[in-house]
Amino acid sequence: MVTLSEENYLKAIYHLAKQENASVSTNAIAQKMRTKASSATDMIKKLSDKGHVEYQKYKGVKLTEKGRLAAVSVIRKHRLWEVFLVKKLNFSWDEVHEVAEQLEHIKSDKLTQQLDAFLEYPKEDPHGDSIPDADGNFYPTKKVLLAQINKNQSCICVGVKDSTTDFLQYLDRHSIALGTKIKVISKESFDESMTIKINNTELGISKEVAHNLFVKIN
Amino acid sequence: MVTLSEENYLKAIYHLAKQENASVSTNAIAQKMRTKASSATDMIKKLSDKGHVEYQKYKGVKLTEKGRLAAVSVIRKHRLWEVFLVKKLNFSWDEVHEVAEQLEHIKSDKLTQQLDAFLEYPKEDPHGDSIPDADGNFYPTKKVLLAQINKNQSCICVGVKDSTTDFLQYLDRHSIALGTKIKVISKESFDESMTIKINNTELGISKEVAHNLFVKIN
DNA sequence: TTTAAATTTTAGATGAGACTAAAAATTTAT
DNA sequence: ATAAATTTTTAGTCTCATCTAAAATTTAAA
Repeated sequence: MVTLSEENYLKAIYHLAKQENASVSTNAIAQKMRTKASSATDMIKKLSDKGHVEYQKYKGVKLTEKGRLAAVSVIRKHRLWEVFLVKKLNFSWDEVHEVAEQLEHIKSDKLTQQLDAFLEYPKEDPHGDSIPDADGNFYPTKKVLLAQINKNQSCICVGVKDSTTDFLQYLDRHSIALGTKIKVISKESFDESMTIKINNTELGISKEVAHNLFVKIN
Repeated sequence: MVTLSEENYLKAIYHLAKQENASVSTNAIAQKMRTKASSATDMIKKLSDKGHVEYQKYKGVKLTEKGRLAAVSVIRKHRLWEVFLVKKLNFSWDEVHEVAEQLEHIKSDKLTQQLDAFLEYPKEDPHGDSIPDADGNFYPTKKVLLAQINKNQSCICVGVKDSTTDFLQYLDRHSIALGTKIKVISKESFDESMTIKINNTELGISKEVAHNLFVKIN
């Protein structure tokens, strides 16, 4: 049996490992969990004892297949619940996370399976992230950086990479929000800037903006 | 903030108090929580410190209004989730309890409110128990003992009072299950026995059976 | 390459929530 | 009304997940 806290650590390790594709450091885990390195070490030992991670002192951890499956199961539930909250209970995108953080820990295979069916087997969550299947397989996500969208292609804003206050205020001033439809009008190759159209208004954006906005095609 | 364990104790106290309508003993709480009296005493002190119960040593506890509202809020969520599981996710009546025990602790007013609306403001759960409103008010339930049903009236089996193995096997042998439609054909006043009809089969049942089966009218 | 800085681990403590064993209070029965 | 039985509380321990402070190890810098 895996405890609530263990599930949260596994999820954190999974997300950190994906970015760096290597072993995850104690400090990185502690930071993500908003706890202290000593606490992370304690938990790492527990996870190691239970066979969820491979651990070598001072060398960080790597998820085992067992640990990966446990983490992915939590992520699957989190994303399914997000779809439920948005599609069925009229939550907006920025309201779902906190509640889904609670719901993701409910233990019932039947519940997850039936929820999936009820939602008609969604492939991605409201943020454009792929929902893994019951066996832990991911389908490729359609979520990309705005910078990767081609000229004349349209897309929908599904999130930001780094959510600094300054950037969020910039988006606000230019009426860019989750769900906003964006069409790429032109791209400058020399500085990677773009001209985009939002609600029939054209807007020039810098490379920095284009690399900090997640969008999904279609 | 009220912890998960505190919520479970408050719920237990609420249910015990309803039956006895008096102060609830430490032992009764311990039994219901499947724990030891000493553990119950510990928790009673915490609940008392937080103003959820009035407590006098050796005299048991009584819920305060604050405690009652906390308990009823959990019960409301439990029953709404049971409706969701049965109506939307095709759970059967005997499968819902365990999952609802987990879901009832999710903290989000918006979630509860939206779930209620999504389910079209149900008045009772699949076991025929009344669902309290957001302010903690109960509407009278339609759930009664089979013994109280009049001749020629029909009802639906929604639960058992004491679920001893012997009794459950008796029900099984006579094809009485949750959801079974029962019509009262005749009642004997001298021994309170009854003749009932189930699936076009008549069956004579004793006073004991009639007083151990919960049904709901209509 | 040796020292300074940063990271990681250990040691010892704390607060929940549970337990056992024993003491204290209340009930019941004689 | 008092002894016996039951209930309830206290005292001390345990595990889980966290903390602080200090020691150990690794990494970076001079």
